[in-house]
Amino acid sequence: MPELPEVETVARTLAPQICGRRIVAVEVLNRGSWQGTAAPEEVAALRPVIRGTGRRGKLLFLYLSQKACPLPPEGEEIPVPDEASLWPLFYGAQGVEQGRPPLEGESPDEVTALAFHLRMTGRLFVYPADTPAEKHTRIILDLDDGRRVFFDDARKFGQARAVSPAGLEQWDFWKKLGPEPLEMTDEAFAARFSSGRAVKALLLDQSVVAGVGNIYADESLFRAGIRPGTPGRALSRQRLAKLHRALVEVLLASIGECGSSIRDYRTARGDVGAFQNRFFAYGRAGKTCLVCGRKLQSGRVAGRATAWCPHCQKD
DNA sequence: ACGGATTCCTGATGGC
DNA sequence: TGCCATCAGGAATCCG
Repeated sequence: MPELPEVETVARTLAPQICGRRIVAVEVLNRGSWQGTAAPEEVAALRPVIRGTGRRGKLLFLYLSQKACPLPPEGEEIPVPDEASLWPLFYGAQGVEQGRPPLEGESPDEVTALAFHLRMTGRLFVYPADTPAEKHTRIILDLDDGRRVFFDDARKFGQARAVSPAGLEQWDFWKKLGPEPLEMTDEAFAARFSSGRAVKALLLDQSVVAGVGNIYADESLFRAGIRPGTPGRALSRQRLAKLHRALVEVLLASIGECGSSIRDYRTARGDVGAFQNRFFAYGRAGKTCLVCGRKLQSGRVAGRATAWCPHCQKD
């Protein structure tokens, strides 16, 4: 299921394929997959240029413009810098261009981006001209060179919407979205965990911190030595700082391996990620702890399947 | 107001 | 082999 590292990878692998191209048609094959107030026909009528791609939390953005912009060099990969302070990145035709492009436009109603939430099974691929829709294709963006961007989503939970400054103000999810884990200080992170809710429930809450899902919640808690059910406010500043550092470490390591492919997730080039081979906790309930050799415990925390080591992780 | 439970959806999986 | 029940999961919504 695409979380922060997977969405970042999709943004990075999508950009060289579509930057500089105009969207000339938007086909919505499943009504529920398109949200928001701006209609798909409205976007198509603008014939917008895709300036670049990026991410905020688990939201994937295609940044749009009315002005032409250059095409990327043929067949070149976008290098990814190591500095955590640069995230989230903006991937444009020339590679990594800036920290984060503005979503503001000339007017409040100007459509300045398409936002995709992939949820569990959403995928974005670029196909040659005339490729017909597949069984799970929900939205197709036709580009000016004939190629087609497919939004495939088996479970129909994913969604796309056209974003304008005025539209953003009416989008609850966007307004409540918490800060990026890669942009916060340890202190700012710790300050958001003063609730009595389970620390895992807080990690999964997008208004507390943006981009974490079940995989990176379990993995960061394991690496920080914290049991998932522990109330946030029972944890010391030091342990929360350790959790923040573990989270950043695991997110960056996963981005470095193009994310985790459990079942459906693929990059925008159709490749699987490799970080699923580095899991210590997620999906390993009942198996042997890779650190101490004891059996990993399983349970449900915050309504999610959860695995942890009763020896390596403490309340 | 807060937080836990339920709901949406469909493919994969396991038991009989 | 085939069928049915169960599970997975993010976030909106329902409910106590």
